[in-house]
Amino acid sequence: MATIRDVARLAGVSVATVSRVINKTDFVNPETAAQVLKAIEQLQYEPNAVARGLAGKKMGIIALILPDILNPFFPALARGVEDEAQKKGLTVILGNSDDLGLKESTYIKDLKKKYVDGFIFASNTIREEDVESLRKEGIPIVLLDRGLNTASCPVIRSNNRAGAKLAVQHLIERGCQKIAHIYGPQEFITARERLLGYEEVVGELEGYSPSLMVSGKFDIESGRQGVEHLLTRHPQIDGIFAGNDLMAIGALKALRERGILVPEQVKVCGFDGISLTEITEPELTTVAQPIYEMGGLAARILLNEIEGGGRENTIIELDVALIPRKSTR
Amino acid sequence: MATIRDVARLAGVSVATVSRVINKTDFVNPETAAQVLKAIEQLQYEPNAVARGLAGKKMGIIALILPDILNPFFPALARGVEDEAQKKGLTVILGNSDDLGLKESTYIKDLKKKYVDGFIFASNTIREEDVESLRKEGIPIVLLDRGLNTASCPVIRSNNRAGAKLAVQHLIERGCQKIAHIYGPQEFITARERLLGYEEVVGELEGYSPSLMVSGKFDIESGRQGVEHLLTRHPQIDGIFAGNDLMAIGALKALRERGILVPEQVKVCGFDGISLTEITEPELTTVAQPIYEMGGLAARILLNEIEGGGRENTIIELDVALIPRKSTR
DNA sequence: ATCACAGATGTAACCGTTTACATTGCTTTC
DNA sequence: GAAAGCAATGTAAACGGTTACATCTGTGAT
Repeated sequence: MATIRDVARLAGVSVATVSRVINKTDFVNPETAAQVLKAIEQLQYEPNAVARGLAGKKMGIIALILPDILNPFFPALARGVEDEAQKKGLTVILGNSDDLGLKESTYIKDLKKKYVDGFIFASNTIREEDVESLRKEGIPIVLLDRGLNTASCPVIRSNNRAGAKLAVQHLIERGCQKIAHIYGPQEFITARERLLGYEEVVGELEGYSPSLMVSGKFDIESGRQGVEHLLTRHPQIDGIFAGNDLMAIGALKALRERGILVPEQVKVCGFDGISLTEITEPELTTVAQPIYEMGGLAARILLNEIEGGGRENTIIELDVALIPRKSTR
Repeated sequence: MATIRDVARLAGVSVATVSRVINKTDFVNPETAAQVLKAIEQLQYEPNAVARGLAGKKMGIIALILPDILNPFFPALARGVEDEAQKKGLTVILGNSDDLGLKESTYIKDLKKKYVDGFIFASNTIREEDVESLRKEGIPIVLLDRGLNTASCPVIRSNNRAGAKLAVQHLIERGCQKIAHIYGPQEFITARERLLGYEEVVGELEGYSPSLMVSGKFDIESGRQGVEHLLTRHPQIDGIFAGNDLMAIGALKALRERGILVPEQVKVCGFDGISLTEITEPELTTVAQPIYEMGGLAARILLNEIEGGGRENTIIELDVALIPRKSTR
């Protein structure tokens, strides 16, 4: 591989001039520039990213840390991030944190050493101190679905509350009168907000009881268990709003096992809009987040910060959309 | 951040000695080493990975290039790779190639500049020349599911042929007599092998006709279309072996739409063992590949090559396992 | 006493960029 | 006609490690 010095030699200029031509960082006589360009072409020269990284403390890499790529929510997010990064010539490092603060801290420590340009965290466990320390060192970071209103960095999330209300209202419109909710872990702000949205709408219904809410863990199995608990307490429920699609799928399974027809006897609505909802039987009504777009947006905001742009610390709340399908027909 | 020179100064030794202590690359007097360690501790020193990378041409990063993380096959693979890499202190760059040779070449070009330690390609489109050029430059590479018997590098795949035979035999055991096959794109060796396995078993059956094979594209929609074609030609089929799980899911959908009962009237078997097969209705019988383990294995082999180990160019064929579920009961 | 050699460490070049500062040659200004 | 200013480019010091080679000491062999 040719180096910048080879180019300089061939073009009969100094390395500084070559660097200037490459980066357009300073004025260079057009004729000289042409010479340099010719030499670059001739030698098939490509700047070495690591040397650049060392000099500039930026490797042209962004880190995407998410709980688990196996969770069907995250591939779309990752793809959104990657496509956007790719467009701008950056690459993406992927890390699975399993929602473990320790793993996240480890990633931060390791990746700082590698001069990654910035971080995107889809995480509920990230520590405020970690965020702070990154900020202090001038390393941009974007958070997804994170609580802190005291945001010291940009946060992107969906309008979970409004989405939950959409879901419940939809169930009501479809004739449900006794609507249960399987909520997710309350340390996740998404789960809390969805629960609040549910309560807000359903609280006014007659015959409503707090025991219509059962907890789940955002996975299939707990959705199934949630339904079992619910049915023993409230055999007469006719609508279930699950805190996410996975739990809704679990709910579907449990209902089927018990011979309860969906949507005839009980209607089910999920949340997230992952692609799995299209392959269940019946297909699942859900409140869709623009997952792919969220990833793209996160990347764009991060890149903007990397390029020295905004330091806005905005909280961006994206709209969600109800997708009616067979499970609530 | 402290540098190696800070450590050297504090410990009263030269940077070379510090480097030796850190890397255990040479003998150092235990007392001196202790001094150095103390200084490291005191300064909270951590070697800069980029500087290291520049000097050693290795950034401690491996690249995983796959067609599309949105395809439910790949998250498990990615997770397998990441977990293994993580264990050895490496990080993973993720790239989506969309099975486009051009994108792959671009990744190679970009990532070479970043001194990634090695590549894992889950790809059918990678060009032989690209493989060669990497090899020539001494950059290790591992291929998944790639054809070339002229392997100039390690290749990992499942025993697709044997798996297909398992599937068809299973259908026969369950009483199927007219077994169709929806095969995947024949440029994929996996698809070819599975087709061969199918033919091998089914060719001996009486009433077998080549028109029982229809092509698909390894996605849900083409599985559905495949079934539609099949049913017009052969209304009496009672078993379908799909070339992968996604097409099997499409098949399930199409059958349901037509009111054909699975498994009562037609039994369906997929291939891959992705987690989606557990949430369909009925749950899908499939030939499972050890996807997560394949990822882990690929990473391990790659790391071994990176550390200067084998240059074995083995083709490793992993066993698959039939998982009988409701769709063939 | 001398030589060879091994143990322990230091020196400085190198990896391939970026960039602050210096230099050079002209033009402009009073 | 000297001072000032600007355009264009060069020089060399970073960035933070690794490592080939040099150096110095002490030891056993001859």
